[in-house]
Amino acid sequence: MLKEERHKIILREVNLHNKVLTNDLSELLEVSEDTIRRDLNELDELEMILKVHGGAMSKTFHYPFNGQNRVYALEAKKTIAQKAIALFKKDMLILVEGGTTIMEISKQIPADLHATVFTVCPQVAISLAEHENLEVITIGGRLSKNSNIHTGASVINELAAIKTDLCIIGTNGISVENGLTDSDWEVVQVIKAMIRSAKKTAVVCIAEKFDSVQKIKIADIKDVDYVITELDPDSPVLDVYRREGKPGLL
Amino acid sequence: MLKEERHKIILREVNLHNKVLTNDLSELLEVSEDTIRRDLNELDELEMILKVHGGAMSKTFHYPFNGQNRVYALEAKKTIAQKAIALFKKDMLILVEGGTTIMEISKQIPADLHATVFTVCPQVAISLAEHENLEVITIGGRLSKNSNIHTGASVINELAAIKTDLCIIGTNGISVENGLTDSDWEVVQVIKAMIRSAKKTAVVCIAEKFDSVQKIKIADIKDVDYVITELDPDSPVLDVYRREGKPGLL
DNA sequence: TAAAAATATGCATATTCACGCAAAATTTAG
DNA sequence: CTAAATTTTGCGTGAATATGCATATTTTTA
Repeated sequence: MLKEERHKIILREVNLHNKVLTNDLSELLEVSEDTIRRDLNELDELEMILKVHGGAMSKTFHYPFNGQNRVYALEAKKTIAQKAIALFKKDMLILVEGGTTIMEISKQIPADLHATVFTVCPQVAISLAEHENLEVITIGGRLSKNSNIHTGASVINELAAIKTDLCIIGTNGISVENGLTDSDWEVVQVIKAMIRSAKKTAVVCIAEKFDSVQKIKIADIKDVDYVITELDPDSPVLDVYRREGKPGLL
Repeated sequence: MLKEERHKIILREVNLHNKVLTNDLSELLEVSEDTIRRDLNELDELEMILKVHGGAMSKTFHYPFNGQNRVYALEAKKTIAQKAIALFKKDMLILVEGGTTIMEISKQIPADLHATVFTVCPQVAISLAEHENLEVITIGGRLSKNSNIHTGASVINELAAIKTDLCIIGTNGISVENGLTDSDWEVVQVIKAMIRSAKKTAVVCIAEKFDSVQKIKIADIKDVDYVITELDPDSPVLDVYRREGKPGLL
């Protein structure tokens, strides 16, 4: 059998079953596993498959969302992500919401961090799934089309049943007087439940949002443990929050 | 024998068998392997064939899918999607799994269809969320990195609590003798629970998968109500399934 | 953290290939 | 028709490629 014939068959198997084992291919094609491995390496270099330990996977199903959508204030969000990730410790139970800042966090989590991450957002779940060492658990429910997070009573119920070490949330409005606010009632219910189910809560938020107020209240500033922005923690802009005393400013 | 004659015969052989070995051609045409190699080199430079180590292959046959992010057998899957969507009625409760065929279905659902769709796959959830008139509900759980669907006991529990009108599943292996099969135990458990929680079940599957068998059994052919392929329902290929009596062939 | 599985690497072996050259076949010119 | 010119072919040699095995290393799993 020609090498290219094997390649063709391997490609067919990969695309048919989304994943193939070196062992199975070796039996199917009646060549040694070494040969299969060499084949997989070649196809991987041609970017036709995704080689993984033990075999190979189809590229198509693994990276469905490559569309590079521009993210507003991406640099600021990257800075915030780094600070948030500094809070992550090995084997922690972490609960995260949705939104572009949380997406940035989930991308930047170090590959070697071993932890369990719960999320209410399908996009975040997919992004987290790229990390081999993370156990990813989706809190399912009705998918809100505006916010792209799962909402509804089932989410509240599920959240009530777990206790995580750290919860990372975003917010639409933040101010010293009115605390964290949002405009979507369903989303607010979910975030409140998230805060209840975590020992510590961090809110991530670009400084631009300071002093904006939305219609529905999520929590007071003193109810959260960390406020994470792209600013230097000593920045005078944060003085008013510092006076609130409670939250760690990062 | 003239060189041009050989070339014609070689081209015929290549197109007939999709591949030729230098050795075989040498015997067939009663010339030395060197001569055959020279012939193959010439035909390769004319881009009539693709020369490879040991012989040559047909150009068209070689790599059917060059675009890296293209879905394998996309046209077939589009056809399948159309047939599956024909089963959808207004205000139905529909339960769908994951995979590229299901993704294709979720893209092609008509914008004006008003229905509720449950899914165990975050990618599918996001795709479904594009449709204004669909209520999208994610069945959350531990996200399996291989299959990109939620698995584990919580998924089984949640599925046990719902009763949908129609369930659409994919399968890795399908054959008359062994029914539907897959290689991932967790995935199989989820699919079995999906079938239990639906009044009717449809399995979508490109014909190429026929007669492939994986290690773990999902269900018998008679346990599903519809088998949807890209083939004409009257195709003789489907005769063996027709004899099973039960499933509607679409 | 230790055992097991998968992988990478070097090496031996067997084909397959390219190149030069001379013989054979074919074409061309007279 | 014949001889020279040209092309094609076959063979020997060494290089390149493909494959399997042994062993060391890495990764996974329990």
